[in-house]
Amino acid sequence: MGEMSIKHRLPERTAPERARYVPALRGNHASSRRPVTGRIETSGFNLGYTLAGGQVFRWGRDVDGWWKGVAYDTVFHLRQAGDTLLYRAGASRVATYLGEMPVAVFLEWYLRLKERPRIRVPRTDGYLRRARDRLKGFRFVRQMPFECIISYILSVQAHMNLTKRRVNFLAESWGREIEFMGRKYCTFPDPGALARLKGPYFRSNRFGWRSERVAEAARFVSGCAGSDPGRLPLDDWREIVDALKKQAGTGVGLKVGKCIDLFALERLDAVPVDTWVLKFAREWYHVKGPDKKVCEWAEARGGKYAGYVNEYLFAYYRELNGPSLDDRVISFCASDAPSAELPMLDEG
DNA sequence: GACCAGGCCAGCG
DNA sequence: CGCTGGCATGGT
Repeated sequence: MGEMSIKHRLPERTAPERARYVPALRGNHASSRRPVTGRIETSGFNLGYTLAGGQVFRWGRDVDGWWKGVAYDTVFHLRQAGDTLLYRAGASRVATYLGEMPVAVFLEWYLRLKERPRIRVPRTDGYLRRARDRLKGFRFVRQMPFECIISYILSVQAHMNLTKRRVNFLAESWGREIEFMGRKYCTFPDPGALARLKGPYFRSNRFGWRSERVAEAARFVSGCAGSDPGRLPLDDWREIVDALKKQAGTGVGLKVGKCIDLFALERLDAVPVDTWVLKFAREWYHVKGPDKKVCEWAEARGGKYAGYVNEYLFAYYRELNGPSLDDRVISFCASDAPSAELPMLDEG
């Protein structure tokens, strides 16, 4: 079994290109100290649904029951026991595009713990009612804009698992190492770091035809974002992404653009239309046509929380018709056990 | 060994 | 505009 998983890993980074880039230290210098631990009381929140929903690529469920991941250059271990969210963090403060926050405040913001997405469910729509009830407690995570941009460009026509591997490959190759509880993690690289890489680099690492697009997008964003992209305000990110959408060749079309809007730019009315959305739109609602038309239909119908409406239906349809998502992250979780056999949440 | 995957894009009508 | 194929790679 061990040899099997090795075979499926991406090749190691090529040494010469690595040597040219030395990541600048930013933010959390305190991360080498002991973990910052605590607990947060929540209500109506479900950590498992939130982190396994398929939005994020750098979180995984480990055999010890903890969700482990890196967000905003900080390592987190999270688990939910009833309505209590337990955390261990690599720093006491976390830098975001809104400024620095104490870790508990950050988690409340990142996971939208206080958000109550109230969607309108037509009395006649049994699918939506069941879908919403099925995913109670799910929240969209506030992803780091640049990480989100690159991740979703890489996600095009690729399974989640492969996308996770590619995203983590970039982090391990070009991010900054963080040690946390005896284990190495990596931050997601800055635009400047990826902007130095060209198409052939990604080609040689088997990114396929996403290669030129990632390179082009990173170069474009790096050119806009300036010297301190970590603190660029949200409005600037919105401008950058809107410009990116108009720039052909960056891999940001309708679907990827909507993913970034929804997952990183606070546009909860955005609906990414993928193959699954096309299917349930056709089968359940008799809406056909090109992606653009289905997107307009879904956004008009869902209103300001159209993104949540879509996510509920997406998850429900996939649960009925598609393969289940693997919620591990290979690089964080050593076990080769199928994720279905990993311990789930500590309820009660 | 087909066939498809959380699309995008250039090249056509 | 809207439609179609080609695109690299890995999984089933």
